[in-house]
Amino acid sequence: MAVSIKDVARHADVSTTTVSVVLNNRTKEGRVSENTRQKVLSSVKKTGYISNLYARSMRKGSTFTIGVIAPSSMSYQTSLIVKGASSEAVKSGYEIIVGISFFDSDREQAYIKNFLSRRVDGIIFSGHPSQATASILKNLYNNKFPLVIAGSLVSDGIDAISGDPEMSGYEATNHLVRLGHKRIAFCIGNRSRFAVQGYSPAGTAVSHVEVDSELATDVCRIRYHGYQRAIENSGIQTQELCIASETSDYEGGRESAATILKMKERPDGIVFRNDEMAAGALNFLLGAKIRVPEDISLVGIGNKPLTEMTLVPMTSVNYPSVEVGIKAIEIIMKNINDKKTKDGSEKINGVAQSIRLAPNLIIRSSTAPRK
Amino acid sequence: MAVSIKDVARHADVSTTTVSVVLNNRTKEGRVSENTRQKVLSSVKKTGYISNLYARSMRKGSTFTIGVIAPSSMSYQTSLIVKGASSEAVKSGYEIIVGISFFDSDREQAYIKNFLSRRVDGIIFSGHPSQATASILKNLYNNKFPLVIAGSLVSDGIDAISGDPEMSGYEATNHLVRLGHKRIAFCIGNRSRFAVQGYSPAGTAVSHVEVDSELATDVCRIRYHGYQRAIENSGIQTQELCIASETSDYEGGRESAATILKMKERPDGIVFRNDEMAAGALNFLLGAKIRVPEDISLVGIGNKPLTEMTLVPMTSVNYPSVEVGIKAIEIIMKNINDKKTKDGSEKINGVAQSIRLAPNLIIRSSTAPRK
DNA sequence: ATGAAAGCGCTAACAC
DNA sequence: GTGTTAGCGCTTTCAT
Repeated sequence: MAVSIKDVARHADVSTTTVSVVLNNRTKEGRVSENTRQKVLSSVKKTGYISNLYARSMRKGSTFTIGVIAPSSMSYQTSLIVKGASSEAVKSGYEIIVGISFFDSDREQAYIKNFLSRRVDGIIFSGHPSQATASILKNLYNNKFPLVIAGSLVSDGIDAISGDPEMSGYEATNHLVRLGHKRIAFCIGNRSRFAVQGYSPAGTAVSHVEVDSELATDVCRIRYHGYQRAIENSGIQTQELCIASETSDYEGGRESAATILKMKERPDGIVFRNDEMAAGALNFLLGAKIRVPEDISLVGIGNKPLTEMTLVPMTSVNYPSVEVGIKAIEIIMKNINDKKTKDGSEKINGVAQSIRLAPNLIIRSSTAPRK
Repeated sequence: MAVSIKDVARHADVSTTTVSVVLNNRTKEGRVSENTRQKVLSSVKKTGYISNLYARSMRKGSTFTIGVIAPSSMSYQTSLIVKGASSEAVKSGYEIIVGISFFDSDREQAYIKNFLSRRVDGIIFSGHPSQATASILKNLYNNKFPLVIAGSLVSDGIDAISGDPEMSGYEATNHLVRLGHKRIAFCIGNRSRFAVQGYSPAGTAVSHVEVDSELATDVCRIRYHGYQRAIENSGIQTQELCIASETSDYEGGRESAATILKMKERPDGIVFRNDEMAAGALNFLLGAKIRVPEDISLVGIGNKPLTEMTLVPMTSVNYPSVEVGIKAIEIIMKNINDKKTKDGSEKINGVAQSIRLAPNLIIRSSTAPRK
């Protein structure tokens, strides 16, 4: 067993009370002489005592721990959110514990239980909770448990913080508009999920994709709304150009580029649902002797590291993940403090807030003014 | 305050002991009638009771938690190690908590203390500890605290688990040898750290790099040893070809490729210290109208996602990160169990073990037989 | 200025 | 079968 406060007390020949008082710097309140203080401190050093956080927690009613549930440890975005959350939490003396759910509903719920069993002071749920998980979260939230959903748009009455996908789509598209491009396409990726009304067979372009209300919360769909708004505002283009593909990854990007090359009126600017697709399209176009950005400008969304490692470094819209993590902790902290102050007797805020952080465009070499 | 075992006991009109026994499934030992069992279980449901892990820990002397200290949440390798560790730990009913040190020595030590304060049952230190941190770790280890260093080679008397960088270099090089290449170079990256004896001015190749014993533990240097061994075994090449560059990233790869293009006798195969460099070189070569793999074959090390997203998908040596994470937990678990059994009275193993997991080559399109 | 004692939530030894 | 009690390491009245 590790050395306890008792051992220190014995070693310093004082009571455990005195040790506790010294260690919690409550010396001022007319307690503990400088002499005993030093004696205790030296004993702490000598014995190598490290306080037991959880024994303390049991008295204090707080573990100074925030639980983060994330779908995947490998996602760039998740990493940054955790990074932001961790660094922000440390400032208030809190620590983060992370559970990876691997997109599994059961694991999500297991972690919620696990975290509650660990008496975390709050939970950040990163990503999209499953239906079942969402209802559990909702319940927690209604019971005033400090909770925030980060990086998802389907927060349904729970405090949420995320990037603004509408603005991402808008910024990316508007960048091309300002560069003077006249025909701008949006590669929306995965056909089966997105091309609902304006369904398109493999490898063809659809001119207009109806918004399916059921999927209206989907991030990518909202990015597409941003594209639509930018196109409308520009007045340069009467028709939207939405390219679907089998997948939403590197291969889907290649497929989309192939589709575009077959078009009679070829776009001079393309916005992609994500960076992987943009990279795939870039490589396909280069392989087909199309110059980027001279012939076609490309914009990705996500600003992942790979945007700097493509043959032509890619312009991309940055998702403010670190800031999302920071903001998530801020919200949690506010809730924790409100709970302490108001004793949970009063509804903190009446209604759940959903904050969306603005993205910012990172201009690299895959975009240029229209010739 | 959350609902406690007392509340459940009151609700079910039994003692806390009975509740505890039911909850820990110790019903068999002739205790608790099926009737009360059901009564308790139903009360647990009704009250929404979730046990307090740490109150239990205080009695059991175990928190069922392993602390992982990692330098960066964003590294691909780190993510995979955490993933492996997490999934393996769950099998034994343990949970992972992760601290990110951001390569800062103070943070490393703060997390060690924090984890000890949280009474974790073991610590996995991922990456290279700083000098100061290493001595603290050593101290912990000597005191029989379950500890393992993952992914680093400078373990200095502490149990360690990592990939085998010598084999990585060997496998990458030998792949080119088997393909019939006759002149194989190794791009070692950062000049200032590696080209010690055979120092090379910017943009020039050095024929032979002496091993600086001080840096002999460096991962990259050891990869280079693997290269050397493969070259020696092959008998095809009398001279090693080591290319240094300013940096070890994408740009360094471009610089290395430029160096190679200036050489009189151009290599027909190149091994890179990492994937980023390989990607940079690939793009530089393609830009200079050199064909890959027809003119030159390239091999990366790391098998990062970007290897699949380059214009020519890259052959690369896979680092078994997930397995490292799994193995790390296995070692920790063994130590924990040994400690319980032998009561810490006996030195577990006498000497620290350092396990190196074999990498495996992933063949893509950047390598081909010599023409 | 210091200590004794109670209690946070839980489990285990020991009654009954 | 079930309950009483002590104690894990800590903080906090309340005495002294």
